[in-house]
Amino acid sequence: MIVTTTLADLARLAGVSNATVSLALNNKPGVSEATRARIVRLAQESGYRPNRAGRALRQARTGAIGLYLPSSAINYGYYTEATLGVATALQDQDLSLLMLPSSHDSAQLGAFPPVDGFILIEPHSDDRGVTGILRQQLPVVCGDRPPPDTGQAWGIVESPNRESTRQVLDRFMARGAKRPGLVLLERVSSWARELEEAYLAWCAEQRLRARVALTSIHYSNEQTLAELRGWFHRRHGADAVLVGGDGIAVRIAGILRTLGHQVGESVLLVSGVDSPMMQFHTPPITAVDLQPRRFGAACAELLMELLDSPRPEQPARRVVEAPLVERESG
Amino acid sequence: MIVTTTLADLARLAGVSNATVSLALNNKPGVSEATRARIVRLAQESGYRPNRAGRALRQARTGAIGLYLPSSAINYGYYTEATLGVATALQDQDLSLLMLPSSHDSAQLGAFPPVDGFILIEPHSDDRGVTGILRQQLPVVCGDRPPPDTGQAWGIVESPNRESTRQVLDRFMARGAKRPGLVLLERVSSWARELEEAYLAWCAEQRLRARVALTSIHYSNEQTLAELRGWFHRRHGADAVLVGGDGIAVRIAGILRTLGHQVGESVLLVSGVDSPMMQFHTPPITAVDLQPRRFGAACAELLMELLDSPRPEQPARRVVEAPLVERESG
DNA sequence: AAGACGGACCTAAACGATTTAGCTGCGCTT
DNA sequence: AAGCGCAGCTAAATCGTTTAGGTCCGTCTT
Repeated sequence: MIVTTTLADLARLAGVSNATVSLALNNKPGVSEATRARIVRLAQESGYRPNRAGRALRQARTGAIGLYLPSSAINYGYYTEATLGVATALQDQDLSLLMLPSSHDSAQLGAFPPVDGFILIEPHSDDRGVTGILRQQLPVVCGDRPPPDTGQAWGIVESPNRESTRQVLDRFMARGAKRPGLVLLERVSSWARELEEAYLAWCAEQRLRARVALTSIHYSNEQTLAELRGWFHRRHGADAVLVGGDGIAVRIAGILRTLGHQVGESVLLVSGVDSPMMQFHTPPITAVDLQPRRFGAACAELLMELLDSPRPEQPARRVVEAPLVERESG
Repeated sequence: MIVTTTLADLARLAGVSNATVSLALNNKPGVSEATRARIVRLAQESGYRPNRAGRALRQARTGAIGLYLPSSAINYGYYTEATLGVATALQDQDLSLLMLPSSHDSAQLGAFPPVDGFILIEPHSDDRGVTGILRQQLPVVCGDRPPPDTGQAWGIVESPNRESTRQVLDRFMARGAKRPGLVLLERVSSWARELEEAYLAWCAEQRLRARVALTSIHYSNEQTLAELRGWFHRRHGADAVLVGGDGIAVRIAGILRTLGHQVGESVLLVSGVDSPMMQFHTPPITAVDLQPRRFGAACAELLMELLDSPRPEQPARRVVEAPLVERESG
């Protein structure tokens, strides 16, 4: 049998009314400092924790935040990390994290469990769940910009994707590469689109020919290779590649190998997403560390701020740094 | 402004009392079939969804399940998948999933948010959060057996690790390997320990010399190589390797390559955990598909059954199949 | 000295669902 | 005709918290 102290218990112990206890513990005015201190001490001693259902019922809030991830887990461990970052940050305010299974099924959209706000990590433009959530009149924070044609978010947490991209490309050039290419897995996330835009802009500035390939996580190696036809020709092929996603980086490395290339020497390779894998690949792969835990925590913190205030005119913005982790591959 | 239908609204619409509506919607006796049907229809039309706080308050339940993951995300995408499996299954019963940030910090243990039960995926024997949760008097389902020395779980969902291991080893033998080895990343999960036990038993049966190496996700390639000293010697080295974790499989493949081996020919390689990575590695890596989504769903389903019944004498057990996905590497 | 004021505290009414005890009316038995 | 049982329903209590609207009492103002 689990015994829990209720607010009424505390009130009895302290010899005051429920109301006073509530005011005292929530740091609201109307209680003398002496009484407040006494109540707070009693609360700590008895291990009082407010009943979330009671509070939720009264406040017409659920005390929960919904987290929505893209259905295709392209970045592997990234989402686990981001999720734990969100969970940790929310815990500090006694909010709970509700995982929303991504559903392209519009029938389910209305069936989202009730929450006080949403966090969308990497919202994809082709995801109906994303538009469904943005349509609701609830606070939403997007980790990575929301697709342009959908509703507006209340807040946006971003990585400096354009800067990271330029940094990679400049590094390629510094290491002697003349013909850098970009390989993408999708064009439905703002992340991927920003990589591409920054890449194209950089190529234009440098008066270099741009080569962008779109492959897919579902392609076989043969299909991917067909997509990259001619890219790795010794004379005029690409001599450096920036790839989106850690899965695809390892794959491209394998393909390069079978073509007789030396990754890190005859062709430079950088992954747009870091992961433990990058570190231990042979050779280790240079990658952009998106810091998923901090990123997730930043989303949660921004949302918690927005929960207590009216919807801002313009989405609130935060940036989480994404340092380039330099390794041998490029 | 969000309008929600309450139970009282339905009662007014149907011209009956709150009690009748509640009884009708929860399929409890005491309501005529005609009335029940009428109420159910009204509920559907008005999109009624019970207020979780109200229900939780009255029933002394929270309506939430806590999910605890190991702090080291060894298996990468595995946990994201498992988490989504859990979330989907819970949603069907209108339960919500609460992510518990793993905390070795014992101070935080008492501060777990209140839930009706826990799911521990891959409980590690060195994780204090795990023991903290098992000590509580709440239903707990472990995905993968709990460590032997901690408290008992109410339910256990397993993969047939021993069988999978034997299947891999038999396959090695059928493909001509004579000196199979096992590489582990840790010995704190039952999964890893069962792989090792099954491997040792198999070697004893076959009168083969056992070689087990313990490496770490934090080791550099040099350290890992030191751990495997002599393993890949041409004449008496291992000619087949079963590795735990997808990260480590790719890494071993890289090491083998630098040693001049042909993965899938001079040395066979199988990963104990499948992932998209395995499919697209060059060469594609044979792997055990632990079916994380189904596994997570099974955990949730088992827990939901246990929630409504008293604690069983012996932990309830479920097994989720783990087919071997045969590819070129071994 | 009357009145205004404000600080500290309390009462009571919500919030929405579930549950229990009890009521009504009908049909049946004796 | 009285009694019983039962189906079908209702009223009211309950869960724990917050908050609007009080009361009381001491102090300050004019």
